[in-house]
Amino acid sequence: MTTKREIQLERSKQSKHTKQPKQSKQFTMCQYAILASLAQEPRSGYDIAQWFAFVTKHFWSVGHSSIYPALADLEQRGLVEYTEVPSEQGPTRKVYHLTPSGTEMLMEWVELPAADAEVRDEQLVKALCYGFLPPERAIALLRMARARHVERKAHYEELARRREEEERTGDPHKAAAALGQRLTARRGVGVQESYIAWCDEAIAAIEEFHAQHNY
Amino acid sequence: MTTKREIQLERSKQSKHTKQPKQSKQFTMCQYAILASLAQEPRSGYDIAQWFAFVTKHFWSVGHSSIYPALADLEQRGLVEYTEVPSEQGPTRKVYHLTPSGTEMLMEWVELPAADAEVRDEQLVKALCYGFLPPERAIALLRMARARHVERKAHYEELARRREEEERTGDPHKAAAALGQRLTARRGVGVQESYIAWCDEAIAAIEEFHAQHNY
DNA sequence: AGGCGCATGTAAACTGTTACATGATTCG
DNA sequence: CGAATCATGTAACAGTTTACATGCGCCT
Repeated sequence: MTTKREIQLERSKQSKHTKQPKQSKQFTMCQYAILASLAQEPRSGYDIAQWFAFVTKHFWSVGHSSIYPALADLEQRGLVEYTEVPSEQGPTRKVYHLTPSGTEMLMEWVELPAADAEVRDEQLVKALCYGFLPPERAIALLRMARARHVERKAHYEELARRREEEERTGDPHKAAAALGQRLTARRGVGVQESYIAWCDEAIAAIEEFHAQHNY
Repeated sequence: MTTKREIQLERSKQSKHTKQPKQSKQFTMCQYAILASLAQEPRSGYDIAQWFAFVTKHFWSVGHSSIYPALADLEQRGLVEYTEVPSEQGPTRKVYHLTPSGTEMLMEWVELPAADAEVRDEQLVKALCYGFLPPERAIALLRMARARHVERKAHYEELARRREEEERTGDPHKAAAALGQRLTARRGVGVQESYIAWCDEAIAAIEEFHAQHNY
């Protein structure tokens, strides 16, 4: 009876009408990430998985079981193609590369403003409760976290150094790809540095808090 | 025929045998986050959703449709209880608070070392391709991103300031809760600061790159 | 002989989002 | 009168992870 309800009913009818022309689904973020990976250089599904795990883990990572179906879909839509290359170990590799329309689609997407980053950081959920923990326990946990981030910082610094070298090769495509990768590696360094600084700040804050509350 | 296969078959048999005693599922991260939220102060499902959206968005966030079933499950297991409080607007609020066993379970979990943070940052996937974009386009995109992070930095600074004040109240529980929240707000500030610094670095790197490649 | 890294894929299970569903009160 | 906020919940859907499945070659 209410107008609100009528609007909702109207909407549902419309959506049913417009359902049919919508056959081909949109691309997933995962697929754009794969295109971006292939824009750097041709790679197999296995290579992409390794690259996600070792190079882009601080901002993007999916397992191989998401990559293989995504590649198959991109291939069907003509955005990537592959050449079979025999491997010394294991089955023949399918080395994928971007097609012109794949490059076009990727660059169109790259020019769009990015959505907000999504973060799930268990450490900070726990940090919410560090005020309730005996200070030495909380500090011990923060020191462990700090050590992990120091290690990772070194990893991204190493990556950034390598890409910077690659930028000075003659090939303009390789240089442009290396620039992009260097930027993300530098972000990795920054993320780890700011986390290390936070651990130090948190340790100091907890010490100060307990010094003041039971002097 | 292979021994490997036999091991796998063995394993699958074992898992079938041990399946039955496993009746009650483990808690999800989401549920621990809700417990951590309630450790700060009693809240309704709606409150928790608001709090996730405005206070913990930089490290944890789920929609209300995940929160209500999670709360119902926690209640059934005796980790939280609620009291119905009439609201001026809308249905009666169910204000949840931790039970002693809920507090215990939370603190046990908090003392465990945290898993790695999971991040999905579209911006950095796009940054991988910024070497292929005309420099002024890439720089324009980075400037937009920078502006967003400047805004957010101010938001977390404001939150940190408020919690710091709360730490100086007489109530020791409130003060301890405020400490935890201040730590996470400070992390928010650090995250935004390092992102702003990265945007500046990236803009400079792109300018330099193009100056050198077509001088 | 067995474990590990390479290499590809599929299926079930889990987790979370979007949309659906309802309804009171306040404000313009 | 409609939009927005408060307030609770469910159902369908999407995306990912874990486990399943297979098999070669190298190393110990």
